[in-house]
Amino acid sequence: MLAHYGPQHWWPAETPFEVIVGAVLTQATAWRNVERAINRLKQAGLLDPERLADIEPAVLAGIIRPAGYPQVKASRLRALVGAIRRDFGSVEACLRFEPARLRAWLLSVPGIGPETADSILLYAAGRPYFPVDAYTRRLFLRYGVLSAPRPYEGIRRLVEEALGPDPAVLGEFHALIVAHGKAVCRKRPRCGACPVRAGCKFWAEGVGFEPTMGLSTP
DNA sequence: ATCCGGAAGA
DNA sequence: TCTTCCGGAT
Repeated sequence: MLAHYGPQHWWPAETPFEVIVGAVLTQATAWRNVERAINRLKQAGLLDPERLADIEPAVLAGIIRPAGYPQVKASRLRALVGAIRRDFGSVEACLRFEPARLRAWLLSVPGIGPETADSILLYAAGRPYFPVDAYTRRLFLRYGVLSAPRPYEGIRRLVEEALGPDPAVLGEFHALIVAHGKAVCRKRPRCGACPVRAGCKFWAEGVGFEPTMGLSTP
């Protein structure tokens, strides 16, 4: 995948705080829409923990609208920055916290689930945690890494044990899976364009036929 | 017109 | 386990 897609230079953010905001905004959302929302926050000068903590939730919702679920994400963002300030005083102090305990702390914040927590740990704190998303599950199931669905933690540890604890490696792999999942290994796979089909169980079984398994061709 | 996707709550 | 929250992609 690396050979085909090239380095992804993730996470595309200028500051750790921007990573944190992006991690929340990207929940159930394509990254390109998150970019719009982040840019709007920048324009408004709100990409700052202090300002974000003060802003009216309804106003915040209006600004981040392009990322979807504006009401939900506005309150999640505020809950997170509020909790960071309350428990650590600053984003920097938060991210320096011992990784395993930081993970547990993140999961205790309302609106932060395992994938969001691991994205923050990996891309903002530089800790060796692998975020397991929908693309990862789908790819692993099809490719044959997994023969049946497994719980989040199991998949995360599988990857962390296979790739080792280098955050750069874990981060690159996750980014490549996203690129691959969006472009090729979609819900309806484009196996004809797949750079890794040679090793893929789904393709080998002949299920991965190109055009369609029914009607309608794009 | 349908599909897509994290987290929470029922 | 199913539904809700949403805008944007297809």
